[in-house]
Amino acid sequence: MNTLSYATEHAVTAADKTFFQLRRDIVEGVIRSGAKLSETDLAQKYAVSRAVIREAISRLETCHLVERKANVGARVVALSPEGLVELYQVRESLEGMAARLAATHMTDAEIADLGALLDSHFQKVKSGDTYYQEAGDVDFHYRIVLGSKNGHLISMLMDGIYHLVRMYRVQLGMAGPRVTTAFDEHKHIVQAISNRDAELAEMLMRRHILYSKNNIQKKLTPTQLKP
Amino acid sequence: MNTLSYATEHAVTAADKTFFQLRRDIVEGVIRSGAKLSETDLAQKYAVSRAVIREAISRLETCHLVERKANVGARVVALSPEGLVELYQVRESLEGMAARLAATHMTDAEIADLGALLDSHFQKVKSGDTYYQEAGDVDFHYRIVLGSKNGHLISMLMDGIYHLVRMYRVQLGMAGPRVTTAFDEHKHIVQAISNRDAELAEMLMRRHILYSKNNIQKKLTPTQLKP
DNA sequence: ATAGCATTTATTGTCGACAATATTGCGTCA
DNA sequence: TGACGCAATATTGTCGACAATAAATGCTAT
Repeated sequence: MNTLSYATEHAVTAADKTFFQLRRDIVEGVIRSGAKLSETDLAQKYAVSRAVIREAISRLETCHLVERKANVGARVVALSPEGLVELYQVRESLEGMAARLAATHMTDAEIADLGALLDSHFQKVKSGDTYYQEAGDVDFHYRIVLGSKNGHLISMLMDGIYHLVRMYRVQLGMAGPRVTTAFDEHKHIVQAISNRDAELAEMLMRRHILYSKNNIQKKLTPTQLKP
Repeated sequence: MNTLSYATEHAVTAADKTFFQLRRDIVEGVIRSGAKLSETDLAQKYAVSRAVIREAISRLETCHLVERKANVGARVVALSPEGLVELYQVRESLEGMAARLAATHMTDAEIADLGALLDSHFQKVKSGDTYYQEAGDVDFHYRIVLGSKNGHLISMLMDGIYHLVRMYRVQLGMAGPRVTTAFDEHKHIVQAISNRDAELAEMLMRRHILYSKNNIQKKLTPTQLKP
């Protein structure tokens, strides 16, 4: 499995498939940041009609991965240091709330599972498996967001924010020395949730994301962003 | 700017107009909560082709005002006590962050304007103008959200959450005795922003929204929700 | 009479063509 | 030579028709 498939991409219609394909290509940088999305071009390349391309682009707009202007067209969103900051501000806010809610809404079984996940993650980290560092982190956040049991929160993060976050990570070259400290932070968050301490869970999650932002931001020099 | 422009409904295309019209009709309850949105019916009623109806419905879906299932169709979102709670949880989270950011990002001029707005609001409240109670509240929150200078935050609230909030308010019969206390809360928030106290601004805003939720929730008995 | 299946009907998904708008390129004029 | 305006071109917006899928109806068999 080479893609981090957290969301099950169950494509039933052609527009679904095209949307998932386009989203992948944008996040992975196959379609460059800032590039124009010509409907006719894409229709040819993906061998579908313009209608399904328009549908797909429309959904990409919902994720904030592209921006569309009437009678002009759609462009892949531009990455910028300011954009990253704004993104992480929202993430801090929403995931903080998710942790707070998870502390009261997650079942004991779910919390136990989360603890087990963390243990397995710890094993992988010790063995130096860099892939699982990323995957483990994603899984962790995913579970807490789902644990909030709040549909709005879940869809905003899963369908929107996270893809943009991943786009920044991929296109700036991810992987960092923050793994072990991040793991400790995860552990403390789970502990707070396990203690049903909503207040603390939120605070720890917000700090965790703040640190994460600072870490990414450090490698973000304007020259690294290709226009 | 985006196709989903903030507040000002600048419709340039037919799909824009139809989208705004449909959104109004849904929020105001002209189209009942839970109702099915037949593409062919709407195309006839609004005198446009199915393509623009589909486009409009697609945008309504991003606002979370309708839910669509593949090969089945779209329905207006159902209102429920749980939905209201979830909605206000994300509102608390996002607007709290907005207040925090506004405290550092708003200009002195903007803060002064906000203070002036509050004064005028106070005059209207004293004279018992109930319409301005609602409008004033909306204005206040808009300004702070805009003051955050965070595009994601702004679009999430302005294009999404607020319309749903309004839908709940309208369809449950708005207006409450909370006006004067809410006004005091507004005043304290502005004071915190004026002092550039981001931490306090966030906390006060979160409490303000929490109180607001409790107030609405009190009149929300299951029988008031028409299925 | 009812459960299950086939057929019919209605609704959504997809397509290609045309209309409206923006962009580009050229020519003219100061 | 440069700037403005008009024509040519390309791209998006809109439309009606057809295809594919789901819902409704009726038929048959037990």
